[in-house]
Amino acid sequence: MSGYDLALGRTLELAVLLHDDIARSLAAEGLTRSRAHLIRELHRRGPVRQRVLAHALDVSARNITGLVDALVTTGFVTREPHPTDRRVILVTLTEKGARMAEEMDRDRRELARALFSGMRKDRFDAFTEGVDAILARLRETAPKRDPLPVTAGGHGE
Amino acid sequence: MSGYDLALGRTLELAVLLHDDIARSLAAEGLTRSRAHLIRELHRRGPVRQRVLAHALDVSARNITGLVDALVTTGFVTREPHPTDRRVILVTLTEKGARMAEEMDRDRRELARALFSGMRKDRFDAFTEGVDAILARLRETAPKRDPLPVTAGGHGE
DNA sequence: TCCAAACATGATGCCGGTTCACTGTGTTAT
DNA sequence: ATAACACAGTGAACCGGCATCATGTTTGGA
Repeated sequence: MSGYDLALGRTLELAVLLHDDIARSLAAEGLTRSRAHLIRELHRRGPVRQRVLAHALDVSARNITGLVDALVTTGFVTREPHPTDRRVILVTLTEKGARMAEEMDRDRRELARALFSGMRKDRFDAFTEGVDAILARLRETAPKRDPLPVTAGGHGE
Repeated sequence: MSGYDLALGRTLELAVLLHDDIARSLAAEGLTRSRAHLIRELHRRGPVRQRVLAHALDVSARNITGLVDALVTTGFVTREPHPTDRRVILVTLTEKGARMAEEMDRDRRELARALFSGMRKDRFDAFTEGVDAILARLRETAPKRDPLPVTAGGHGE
């Protein structure tokens, strides 16, 4: 019984620590979780319209405007006109934005090494299995998000 | 190499999911992470002065005033005068606050069961070992907090 | 011509956090 | 005793982030 509680306690602690650690290192670059998420999404999908981002981040369109505003003023992103549809603005990663996206990837890989390297293989495997199992259970409770009926978007994806 | 990355990805996902899940269920009760933390601290320590809370939550004294304000208006907490030192106010859990603290404990235990029950013991053990190992590594990077030179506090602890 | 999509803007609200100045209260040393 | 210092907490003013709704503008298309 109490073993579970203890394990959950540690797991939550881990969750909070990781979460805060990420938030901290993002803040050091002038980013936040939302903004970083936006950058990552952009990096994977290429230039897209804001509506797509709104859906991907699961927030209101208004909020995307705000996030993009912030990223524009900090130079991570630009708003480019859509080649044919003049209503549409394609949010596009700048050089700096792309570099940042890659740096975030690198940081992640570094962190991965820092956390896991030197761990015995059997323990590592068991750990990842455990994580997966818990993720699965957690997702059963978590809310679902219906897919965007992809209109005629920016290219990418 | 890439195995680490994948594992970290899952772990981060777990961290975020857990974090957000907690935030959500707290919000449902009119709480936030900070306020819940304050309640937990109060539940463990008994009535204490705000300064102690400021230290425990690692925020400014002023901020504690704000958190306590909020918890007072929502009825989780009261401010009681210190019996002898009239400068001091002892923040005290109300009945409702105490119930909430215990409910949070219960919820935790429930969550623990939901996540871990049914997991094979060897995997469970390996998982917790993995969590501990990662926590240890993570803490090496994390900032430290010097202990409060316990003055003449509220009772408890 | 007129509707609807895509986005912008303004007004609000909440959260969490800060600094600075100030009051009221103990403590201590002269 | 009293003057000087230390401590607890508050009020005011602020910053920044995330999120909302309502409303406005431009533009593509039926």
